[in-house]
Amino acid sequence: MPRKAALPRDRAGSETGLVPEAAKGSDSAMAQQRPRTRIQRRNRETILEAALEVFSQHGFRGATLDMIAAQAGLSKPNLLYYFASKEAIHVGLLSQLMDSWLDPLRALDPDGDPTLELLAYMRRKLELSRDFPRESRLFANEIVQGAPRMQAALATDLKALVDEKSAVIKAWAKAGRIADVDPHHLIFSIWALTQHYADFDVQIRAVLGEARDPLAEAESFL
Amino acid sequence: MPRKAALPRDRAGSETGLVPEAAKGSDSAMAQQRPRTRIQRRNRETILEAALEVFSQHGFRGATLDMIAAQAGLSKPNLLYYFASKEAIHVGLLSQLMDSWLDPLRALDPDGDPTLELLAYMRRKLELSRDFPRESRLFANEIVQGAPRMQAALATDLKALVDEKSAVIKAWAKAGRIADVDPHHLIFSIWALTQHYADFDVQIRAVLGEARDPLAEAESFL
DNA sequence: ATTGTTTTTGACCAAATGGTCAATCGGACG
DNA sequence: CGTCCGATTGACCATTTGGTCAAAAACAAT
Repeated sequence: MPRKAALPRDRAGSETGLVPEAAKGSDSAMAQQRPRTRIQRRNRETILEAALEVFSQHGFRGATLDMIAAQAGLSKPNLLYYFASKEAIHVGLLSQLMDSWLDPLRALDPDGDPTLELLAYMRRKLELSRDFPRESRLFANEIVQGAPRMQAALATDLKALVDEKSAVIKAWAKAGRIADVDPHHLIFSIWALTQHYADFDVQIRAVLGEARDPLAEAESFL
Repeated sequence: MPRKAALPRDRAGSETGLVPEAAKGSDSAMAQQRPRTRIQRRNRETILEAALEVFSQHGFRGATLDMIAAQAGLSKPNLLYYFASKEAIHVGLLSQLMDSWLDPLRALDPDGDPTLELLAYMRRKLELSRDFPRESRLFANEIVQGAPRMQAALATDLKALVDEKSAVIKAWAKAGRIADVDPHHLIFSIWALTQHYADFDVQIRAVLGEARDPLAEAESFL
């Protein structure tokens, strides 16, 4: 299967702060802190890519190590040589992706033109849904089930970023440069709208029928 | 736990057409076609209610028969006396709920005032999210994972209804009574917006913080 | 080649899980 | 009271699944 370009990941070494209480370098029996070898980097990458495919399709519980191993072209014990457990793979994925997932919002420029900035944000978000539906579904799966492995990150990193940008939007509104809507709910609306096209893809396609291309149509509205 | 009133379910006997090839009355070893006894109705009800709780929280694969049995206060073999399999319970739930889930859209009145009708539809849909978040998450779980047990119903029942109501909206637009937007995408937007508050509840609460009530705020916008 | 380290894997294991079944229970009715 | 049939369950079973381990390959460095 042809695969779209991957998200820019793992900006410099350490994973994002998704996992609360350290134990960072403690993946499996792997060398504690020594810098990862070429092979290690390649295989961890392969595993995470395979895991993304499988987890996003079946959810955490629905995915099995055997599926991931098959998808990765590695043996099951070999997976567990690189990651301490199934959960470690999942958390690894989530951590790695979190950052890129927030980039579009991060890029919202307080000094830009309000309307254009918001439109650009929507466009970027919709692009993510188009180019990285698996990532979107991975998060959707996790959150619909109560985010058992992400709650901490949501209440800290995500909340902080959203609060920050909400302040920006509120300032725009106060200055009369955009309509006076609740900034948080505005952001939620954008999330809902854009992610819906990735997360509920089957439903949308079922309703629209084979011939139409949902994402393309959605983009034409921006 | 206090539980909100249940959705009006199972309007007259036979399940909705969710399962394609018949075998309708063939649940477990239960009497083939004989009308259900009082006990049977009560226990099937209990089981479906318990299953809703468990499936909506853990997804199909994440839920176990033991969990459902515990939640229902019945023994595992007893569950399987009323339903042929775990999957049968799940399909039963989906079938039973499908109808009520589409009611808000069904109620869109071609002869009403366009703007008011659409607003009322949004309000009804948001009410469902508020009062029946478990049902919403049950569907979300199923659809995010590709709707393996629902595809047929989506492409027939759901598509038919949406197409019908889309025609109504298109007619309104053509008559210049509302803005000329794509009816299908308008409906998708309403779904996305309203369901987001139920399906991504944890995320929204995490961002908003403890003090705020997401659904109440959302409703205030309508 | 020799030695030491990193990778890889076949063979297992224990727990979880969907499902079966023979046996028992319970209540309605003659 | 006894019978019959629907309802209930303890004991089991086969499979799946996350995870372990000791041994074998690969690979590097000398």
